[in-house]
Amino acid sequence: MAGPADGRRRKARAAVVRLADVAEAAGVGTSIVSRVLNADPTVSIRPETRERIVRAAQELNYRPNAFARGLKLARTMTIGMVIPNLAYPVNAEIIRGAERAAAAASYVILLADADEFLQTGEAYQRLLLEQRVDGLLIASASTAEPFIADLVSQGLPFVLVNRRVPHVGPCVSVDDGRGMQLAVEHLVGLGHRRIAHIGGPRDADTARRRLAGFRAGMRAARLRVPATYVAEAPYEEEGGEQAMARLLELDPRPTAVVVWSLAAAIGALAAANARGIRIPEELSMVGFHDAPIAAYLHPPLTTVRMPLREMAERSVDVLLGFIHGTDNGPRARNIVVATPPVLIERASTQPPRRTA
Amino acid sequence: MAGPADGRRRKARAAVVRLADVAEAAGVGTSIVSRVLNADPTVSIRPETRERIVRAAQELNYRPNAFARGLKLARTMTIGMVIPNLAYPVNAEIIRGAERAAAAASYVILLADADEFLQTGEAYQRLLLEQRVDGLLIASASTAEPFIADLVSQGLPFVLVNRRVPHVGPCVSVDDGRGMQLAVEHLVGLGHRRIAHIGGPRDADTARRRLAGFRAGMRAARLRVPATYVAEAPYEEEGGEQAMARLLELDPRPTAVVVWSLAAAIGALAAANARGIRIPEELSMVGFHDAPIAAYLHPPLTTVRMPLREMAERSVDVLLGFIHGTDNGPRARNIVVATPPVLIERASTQPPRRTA
DNA sequence: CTGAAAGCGCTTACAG
DNA sequence: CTGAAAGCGCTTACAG
Repeated sequence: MAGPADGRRRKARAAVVRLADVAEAAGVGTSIVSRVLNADPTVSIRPETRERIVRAAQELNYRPNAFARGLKLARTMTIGMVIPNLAYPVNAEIIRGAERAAAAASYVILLADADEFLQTGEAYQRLLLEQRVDGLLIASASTAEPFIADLVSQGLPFVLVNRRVPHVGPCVSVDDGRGMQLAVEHLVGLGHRRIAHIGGPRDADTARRRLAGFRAGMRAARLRVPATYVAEAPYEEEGGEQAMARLLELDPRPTAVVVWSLAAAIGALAAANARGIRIPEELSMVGFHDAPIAAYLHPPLTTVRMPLREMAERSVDVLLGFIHGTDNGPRARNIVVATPPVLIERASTQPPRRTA
Repeated sequence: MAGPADGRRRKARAAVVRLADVAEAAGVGTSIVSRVLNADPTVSIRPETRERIVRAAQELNYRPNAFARGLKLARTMTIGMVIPNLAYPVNAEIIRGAERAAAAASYVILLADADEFLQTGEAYQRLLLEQRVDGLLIASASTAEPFIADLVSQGLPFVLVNRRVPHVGPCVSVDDGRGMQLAVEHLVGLGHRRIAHIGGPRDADTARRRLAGFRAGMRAARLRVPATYVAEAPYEEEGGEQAMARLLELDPRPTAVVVWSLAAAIGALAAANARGIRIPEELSMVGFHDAPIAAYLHPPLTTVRMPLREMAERSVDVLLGFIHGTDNGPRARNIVVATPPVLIERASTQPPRRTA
């Protein structure tokens, strides 16, 4: 079928160089070409022959066909990444980091929307059943235990990114707790004592760890946290807005608030602005995670920058370890990126007013 | 090599069902299984045999191996998408739309960062030379003519998304001009006469079309546009901030401004806020493109919502037309999505003050 | 109505 | 030191 008929049907596709073309150009068989180009250590070859092969490959700009190679090696050289909401800059940064690390190992990243992946199962079929990926990076906060059990039973390597639930599978995360403590320390250093927290949904382990970090920071400063000072923001911007609205009703009102995510902080900012509460004069705010937009909010937002890119790179390394079989140890690994979080001070924090 | 040694090296990978397994289960040869499952119209088969085959495939949860299929058919069932800056919600929406449309045609999307793609050429090698994609969606604003010439000479199908430069290749875009006119009409309707424009870099065709739309809208309202009222914002947020700063120095100052992108509008907002200029009381602002964040800015931003998702879906359709050879007509197509843009009115616009 | 065979482009024992 | 051959999992003329 792949005859002239095909050539006529589409635009003439420029002839693609195959291994055989290189072999012919170098005047050798395809076997040694393959072994030389793949740096097979067991090959012993006359230097001049090797030279001829390498040159021919270079001149023809040869690259092995990924699908042929994948079929033969049962290795696709692609990693699937399950991640929600590309629109959040945080996720964009994770993707970027994963892409870099994958590229360095000559892997390619196939993106799958978390919701679609877990709900419709469409992507599941296309990525897993059609065997398009060698492994999965799962950066979805929502727990999908049955799906993961499925992966385990299939023996498909995977790593949970930005999660920490070791009994479920290997995890790579950042030190959320430390990041939150940093935020609290910053506010305490400015003189705040009535500090509130807008946290995420309880079923997200990141949210739980951040809340724990908040409490730890407050405890270290010997500050009380009234129950009403912890508000839950289930849906990012909108949740942040609603949680903030509740905090602003309180008496005494907190003089500072640390928000569990950037999106929620944007919502919280909107709630304060809408009510004419001046930030930072009347209320200081610290957001979690950094992105360019933080500098352009009103006011520019003080945030905690976490080593997200490094986390993503690390995840790829761990996954590749499983894929290549170099890491066959207990699956229950749990890596926390050691790079410390950094507080980026902008205009949303200042000492509390004397009157407070 | 793919013997027991391999099985031992990795976690035991649950046996994957192959075509041969289905054939065996149905008690037939692999040929008819393939033809039945692919709905080959030339097949004539006893209903009960077909039934057996279909059932077996279903029970075994069979899905053809994408790489084997791709190798045989010289069709990867994947589309490469070259797009810059995932972090911008606009791009995220385009990706989402493309993913949906691709999935509907059982294609998968492989993302490539535009900068990396055009500069290092790394992704170029991996996607094109390794033949991982059947075609390319190029949503990068930066002109990369030599690269595109390369695609043409290779006969690799591609579509420019959100661009309109017909001589270069097939394009799918939205009616930017109309969108801008909508913004102007809205402001004119509120009573504004001194309306300024913050535009994008001149080498981006989207920016040029939006500027033209702005001018057309002003002309239609018989309003003059002083040269100083058109400011260029080359770098999104930062550019928007700087351009706004320049506009605010002007005398007489514009009473309204329409900004060419959402990111630039965020920067422009920051510039106004930083100078204590109250929006919309002292200055009305309309942004271009909509995203959830627009509702949480200070103030919530009036924007023009463009049919981006539809544009993305359309791009996929056009590309698939080329790939499948159904569309072999002149390559110089130029599609503009007809769905009209919509003005989303929020709190950043109001009638100009009497004094102005 | 159905099956055996060739071949997509690779890699890798194996034989010389 | 190098090549011929088998086989990865599919699809598709072709033969029966």
